[in-house]
Amino acid sequence: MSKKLALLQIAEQKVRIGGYNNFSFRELADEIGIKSASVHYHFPTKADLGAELAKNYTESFLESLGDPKILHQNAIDPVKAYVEKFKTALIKDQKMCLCGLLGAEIDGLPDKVKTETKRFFERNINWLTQAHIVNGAVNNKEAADKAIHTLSLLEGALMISKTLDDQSVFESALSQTNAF
Amino acid sequence: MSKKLALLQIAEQKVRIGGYNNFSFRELADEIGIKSASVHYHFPTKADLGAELAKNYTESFLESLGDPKILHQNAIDPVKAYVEKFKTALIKDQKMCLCGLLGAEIDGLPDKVKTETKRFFERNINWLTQAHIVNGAVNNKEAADKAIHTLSLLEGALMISKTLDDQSVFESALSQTNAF
DNA sequence: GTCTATAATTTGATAGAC
DNA sequence: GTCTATCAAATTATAGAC
Repeated sequence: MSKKLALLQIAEQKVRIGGYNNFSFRELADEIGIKSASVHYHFPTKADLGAELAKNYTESFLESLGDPKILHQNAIDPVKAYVEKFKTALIKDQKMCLCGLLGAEIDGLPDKVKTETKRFFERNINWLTQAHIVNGAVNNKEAADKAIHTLSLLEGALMISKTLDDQSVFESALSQTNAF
Repeated sequence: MSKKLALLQIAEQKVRIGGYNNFSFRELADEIGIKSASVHYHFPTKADLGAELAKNYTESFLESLGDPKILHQNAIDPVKAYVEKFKTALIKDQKMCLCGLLGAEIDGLPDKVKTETKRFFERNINWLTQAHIVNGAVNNKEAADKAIHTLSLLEGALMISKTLDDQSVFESALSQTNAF
């Protein structure tokens, strides 16, 4: 694995714990055995690193899900598959959604990072809209509303479940929706 | 207003923008015209200030709502009243819920702040459970589940709506729930 | 790609005077 | 309650050698 990728992976863990300010170039450098000045070779500024982090997270997140239409053709409920990704964050990773955390502190972020964080939500709402369409939403407006509902509920439930350190909170939140 | 209170109010604004790391004692001191050393007289450490911030926020939030039973007796839907508080954060304050942001970065917070942040969610879930009971939930378990659902949806919708800088996102998220 | 060296700034915190 | 003075540490970033 390239050192650049290693730096991004360590940064992701730290940001998913405490936000954009929860990592420094020196910490990242120490963990892979280089000097902080060398990190600047890979990422000119911290904002560049943050933006690339959010962009990679978004792409890897959506790529691992695949196309909602294809999932549906393979008899997989795409919305349920999406919910499972958040359960993984809660139970296996025991971490927030990277962009859920960055979104919460959006007005405190450098512009580059802000832009990529917004893009995460635009692209995820789009994905979930397609998912609700193949799941039989009565029209595109309802599908889009259901997409926003689904994503809001998942981000909120993940945050509260993690905060209270209680996985059943996540289940309770989802038990009361009829959107999926 | 006491200087201590003024410090807390300025800190609240900053934390609601960028999280716990988004304020320093010097910044707070500058804004009310004292020196950073004097801030330590009111709050020995930054964690003390953060904990008091979260505690005050919780108490003032719930106090401004009142008792769900009393609201119901006065023909006010307590859940709808609760939703309005989040709309105020989104539209008037244009800020995140303080504890929504602190909850997202819970594992990066000092213990004192963590404890008070958890308490916000415990007390708000309790309040909303009472609200769903007076609104006719079939039993206490359903009321508690609806409470968690309501709070998750509101925190998530607030975060995404703010991130995308689009109030209609908040409305869309809420349009797809049958819990209130 | 990585290093040394260094700069400029910020940060949380303390000691002790007033 | 607030100040001056001070500290040790951390942070982002750059210049220039290897």
